[in-house]
Amino acid sequence: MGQQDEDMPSMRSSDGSATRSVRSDAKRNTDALLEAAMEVFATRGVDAPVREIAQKAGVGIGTVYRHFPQRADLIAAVFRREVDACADAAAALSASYGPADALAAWLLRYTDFIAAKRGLAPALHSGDPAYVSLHSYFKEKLLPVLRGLLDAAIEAGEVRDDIESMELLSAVANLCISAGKADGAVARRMVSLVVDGLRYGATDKS
Amino acid sequence: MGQQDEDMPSMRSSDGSATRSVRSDAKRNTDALLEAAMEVFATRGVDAPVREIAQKAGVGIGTVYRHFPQRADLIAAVFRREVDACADAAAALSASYGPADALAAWLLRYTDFIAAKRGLAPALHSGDPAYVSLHSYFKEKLLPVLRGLLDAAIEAGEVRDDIESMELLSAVANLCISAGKADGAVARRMVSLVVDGLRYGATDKS
DNA sequence: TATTATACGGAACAATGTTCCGTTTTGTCA
DNA sequence: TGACAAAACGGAACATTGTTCCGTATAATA
Repeated sequence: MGQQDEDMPSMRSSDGSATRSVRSDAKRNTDALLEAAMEVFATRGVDAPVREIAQKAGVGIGTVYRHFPQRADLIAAVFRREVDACADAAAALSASYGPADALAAWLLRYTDFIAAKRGLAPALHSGDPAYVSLHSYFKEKLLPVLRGLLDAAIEAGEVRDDIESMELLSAVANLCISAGKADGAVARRMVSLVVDGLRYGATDKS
Repeated sequence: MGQQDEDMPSMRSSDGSATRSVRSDAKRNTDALLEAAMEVFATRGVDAPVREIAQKAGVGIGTVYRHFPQRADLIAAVFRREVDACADAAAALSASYGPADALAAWLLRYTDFIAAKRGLAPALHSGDPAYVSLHSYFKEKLLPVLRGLLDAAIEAGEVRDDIESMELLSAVANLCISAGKADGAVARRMVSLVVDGLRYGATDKS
């Protein structure tokens, strides 16, 4: 679903048949849609009606569904970059802090990301089949990152070793659901509580 | 919203005007609805369509809305007893365990309740205005209970003192969202993590 | 039994996701 | 450049679901 072969006119696909380039209006519209969706999601949350996004982008509903077969695909496209950025943040944190602190810092970074998107967290774990693709993307990108941080902290004996990274990733996302008020301060506080819980286990047995 | 004056024919309201008793068919239908809703919620979650519940109860949609003006009122009615039972459980736990352990045990009891109801937790904190009454009921019943347990544990110096009980109540409910699989074992594990986080704070400063 | 407040049922309305298809636009090639 | 076909467009139309409305049926009372 990611980056298709943009622009270059007249390409040839691997089997030799002629392939037309992406039409200019198509590119223009997808861009407008992503822009509009980003704004709308930021203000009204990810549950905003598709029609509203289409209107803001100056585009028909049919066009939305041509580019994003399901609501969730649009959401995924909008957040893909931010997910990537969140994943990338781990490296810098690992370099600057000790294992457990890096883990804690990254979880808060992740928290801020999720908390800022009204409705994202509920959607992620709604179990709704429409959101599986979005969930997959999060998992695929962020799980390895968290696993790396967690393993390092465990290895260093700074946190307990009986928690699955997938469970932790889900749990933190879930904790962010109540965000929105107080700029996510509540979410941060709760996530910190969980992190301390991880540490508690370590002090208990190391 | 609670227990209306059931059965007794021909009562008189406080201002002296004659009042007819609750009609037998009305009572029969509300009972059938509650029964049907309980089953449907258990199998398909609280997001099940109202029509399905109405049909299962052998009743028209209009009748559902006559007795429960909003979806959430029906949900609230179905879960009221269980909420009450959960609240009542605190006393016994306080008598049997030390403050922190009682707190931990009650939170797990609460976890089991929420986790067993597919979709309840998301609904509780969706912010959806339709669910405010349900949320109010939970808050009204369970918040004082949790506050009592938490304060006792804080007083005993067994847990940290910088967490609001309301936040904790919400957080635990949110953590249960991912339940359903593995009979809520994941939810219990995550809640335990939070409880340990509470303890960590105490060991940190006491 | 007659009367009337109460309750019933379901058609109808509104909001929203999604599909379908006739029309328009764009890129290519003679 | 001009014609043609593939691709994209727009929005009407359909499906689902919460909620309202109101004409009809029923139970309680006199």
